[in-house]
This record gives sequence, structure tokens and C-alpha cells, in this order.
Amino acid sequence: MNKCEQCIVRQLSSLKALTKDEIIRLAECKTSYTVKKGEPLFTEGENVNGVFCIREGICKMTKLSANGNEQIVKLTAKGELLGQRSMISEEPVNLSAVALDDMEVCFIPKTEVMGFFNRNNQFSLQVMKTICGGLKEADDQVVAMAQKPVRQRLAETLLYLHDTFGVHDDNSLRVKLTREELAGIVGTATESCIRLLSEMNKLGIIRLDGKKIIINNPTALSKV
Amino acid sequence: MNKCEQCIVRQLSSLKALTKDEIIRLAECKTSYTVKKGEPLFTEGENVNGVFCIREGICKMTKLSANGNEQIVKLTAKGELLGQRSMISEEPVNLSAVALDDMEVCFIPKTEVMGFFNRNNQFSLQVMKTICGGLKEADDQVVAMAQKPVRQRLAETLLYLHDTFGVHDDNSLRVKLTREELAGIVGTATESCIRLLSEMNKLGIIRLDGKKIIINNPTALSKV
DNA sequence: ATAAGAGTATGATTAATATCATATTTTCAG
DNA sequence: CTGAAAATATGATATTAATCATACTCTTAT
Repeated sequence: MNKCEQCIVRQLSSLKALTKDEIIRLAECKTSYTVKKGEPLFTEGENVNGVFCIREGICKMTKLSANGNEQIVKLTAKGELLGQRSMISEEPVNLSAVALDDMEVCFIPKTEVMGFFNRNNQFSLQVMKTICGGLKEADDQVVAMAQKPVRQRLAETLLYLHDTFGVHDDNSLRVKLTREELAGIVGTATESCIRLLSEMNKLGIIRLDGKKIIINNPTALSKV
Repeated sequence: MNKCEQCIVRQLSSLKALTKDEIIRLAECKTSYTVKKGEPLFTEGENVNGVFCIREGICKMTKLSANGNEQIVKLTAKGELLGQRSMISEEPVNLSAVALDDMEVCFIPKTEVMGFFNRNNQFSLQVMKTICGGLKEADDQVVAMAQKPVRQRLAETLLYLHDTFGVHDDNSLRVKLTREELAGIVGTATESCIRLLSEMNKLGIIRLDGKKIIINNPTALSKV
């Protein structure tokens, strides 16, 4: 079993607020495992009795809508904790988490996390801050969905993917998404998404190379 | 100055987790005041150094979008606390709060609330739960905005207003909203909102009497 | 009481986006 | 390597919703 003490990823999450003793305790109770690309960490409606710490990889947080479409509410990467909301609310998870990459994940049981809450105020406060950050983003997303046209939402999504997850050597976006998934983030039909990408490609704002997407002109993209 | 001890409203919010001593302390540090209909409690971008507890009235939480439209992200009523997110994140508020009614409000300074956080874990946990509830709602709202057509969003909004804020003696919705504001909740143009209301009126699902809205057939509404 | 302004209503038109249809390309299991 | 399935692409069409225009109806302040 890996020692959490040496895990760099821990420093990125609320877990950084834990004391040395608590980290040692954490290392004893956590379980590590891998999730293959396309597999779920958990599914909407499930009871997840703890939180997941992402050591490696990216996953999509999705919700199935009544019309059968999969809306991607957010993407989550290395260093983030999943399932906190559900654990605190004592409710089933509201979103599914599916690996976009092969992932390495640690699971921390609820009893432990709740123990940290009771004994370490700094940790509580960190978790609160994270959740508050998520709430702000979600509120902003509501406004974006309601008020911005598809073209603009797509442009902003591309910039977000670029800035948050970076690019490969050939400058193509590192996150591996199908057009359908990209449409699921933007909140539009797959064909509309493809059409707009193709249009931006013709305008030279982006370049499409197979399923790779290269952002040529971020400035133009931000002005869409 | 009113004693918080006797305030029924307190029981509805996270403040119910405070101890007797803390309530007494609260009564000493809080300031009560009224906000007239149409006036803001605070405005997007402002620094609000504490939280507001709503004793009476309803307010809209809004955000101005780039196109100048006002999106109403949520409505908040008696017993809820405002400004928690901003206080915890140590950021300016993300949304404006504007009174839809004449309101009675108490302001609790940040230093006090943070003190409660440090000394009372039950209170922290209650606040966390509230914020987590808000996060779930916001995520669901993102999916609704992205996936549901305007007609359905309007129908669900009407049911929500009915169930959450109730009706007058004549069965008309108690929340006082203009058509423009209703459109701002639904995320559509004012004319579209009016048109759909008028259509539902003709179908007998709702009844319009001036600006009053009466829900005749909730079942039909939920099937839209 | 009444005029002005805000809010509501409705028609006509345009623009945005979804849907349906079909081809082409890519991926991947056998 | 190869064929089937999945993903991408693009055209045609339908639908939804926004915008523009105009009229009507309430409030409300003087």
C-alpha cells in the first residue's frame, strides 16, 4: 500500500489540510485501484459510502436527461475529490462519474472523512471552500446555458479544455472526447457540435485532424 | 433588539444547530432591518462581510448576462441564509439578491459566523449540507437548461412556484413575479414566456387573471 | 382623474438549432 | 488484414425560439 504522505496529488485537494497523524491514518484506511477508460467510478443514484481521490486520469460527471441524452455537467481531474456532496448530504450520488482515461483512484471510507471533519476544522473549511467553488461554477453554468448561444458555449468549452487540461506535443487538446461527449458538455446535438467545429475549422480558428482538435487562434475563439 | 432565541425562522436554517449561549451571542451581534420591494440586499461583485438571514419575504438571486438579460438563478425565502458561499470562499458575491416583497432581514457579521464554525461542528455540518443541497439543485438546473425545451421548463417552474411558495385564497401563485422575471427564471425571452402562458391558458391548464396565475391542472402541467 | 410609463399580449418574421437522411472515415475485434 | 461497428461529416428539412412591431391594459404619480 502506498503511503499517502508521499502522494503529491494529495496536496492539490482538501486533504492537504490533514495533519501528519491523520495522513498516516488515511494511508491505512484507503484502498487504491484503477478504473479503465469508459468504466464508471459510480453511477447516478448509487450509494457511495465515502469519497474518491483521483491520482491520475480525467473523468466526466454526467447526468442522463429524460430524452435519453447524456449531459456532462463537469470534468474532474487529478487531485480532486469525488462524492463529497453525496456523503455530506447523506444522499445517493446525483451524477455518474465515468473515466475518460485509464484512471488511478483511491477510495476513502465515509467514517474516516467524517472523523476528520469532527477533529480538524481546517479540513472542514477546505472542503467547504471546494464545494462553494463548485456551487459558483454551477450557478455560472446555469446562466451560460440559459443565455449564451451554442456557438459561444462551444468556443468557451474549447478554451476551457485547452486551459485546464492542456495540449499534446502537436498542440491538440489532451482530453479525449468524442464529438458526442463534447456536445454533451456544450448542451447541444452532436450534429450541431460537429457542424460548428467544421465551421470554425474553415475559418481557421481551430484545426481538425481526425478527432484531434487544435486551437489555432484562442483570441478569435474568445471573441466568438 | 429582538432576541434570536424566540425567532421561529431561526429553526429553519443552519442556525438551529447553535447552542443557547451562541444564540444569545448572535442576538447581540446581529443587526435587523427591512428591505423594500425591488431593492437589493446586495449586488453581484460586492463584498458582503457576513450572512443574511431572511425573516420575512422572498428575494430573487440574479446574474446579469453579457447580452444584458437578467437570469434568475434561484428564489430564496424565509428561513434561508444568504451570502454563505461568498463568505466561505472569501470572494465577492456571485449573484445579486433583490427583494420581490418587502423583506425583514438580519445581518450576521462574518467574524461571528466563522467563530461558530470553529467551535460548533454541528453548525459547520449543517451549513455544508445546505450548500451541498444548493449544489445538487444547481447541477440539476444545468441539465434542465441544456436538455429541456422552454415549454417544459416553464411548466416545471410554475409547479415549483406553486409547491414552494403556495397560493393566495383565490388559488393564484403567491410569489409576485412579472412575466419578464418569470422568463428570467425559465431562461427564455419575455415574449416567448407570455406566449406559452397564453397557450396554457387557452388549453385550460392554467388561468390568467391580469398578472395573476392560477394553476388549474397540475397534472397536465407536469405532463407538458 | 388622467397622462405617462411599465407591463402584458399577439402577430409577423427571422434566426438558431434539432432532426432526419446518408455518406465517409476511423477504430477495433477477430 | 479485414469487415463491422462506431464516429465523423454534411446536406436537407422541420421545429423551436428570438426578435421586431404594434396594440392594449394596467399602475401610479401628479
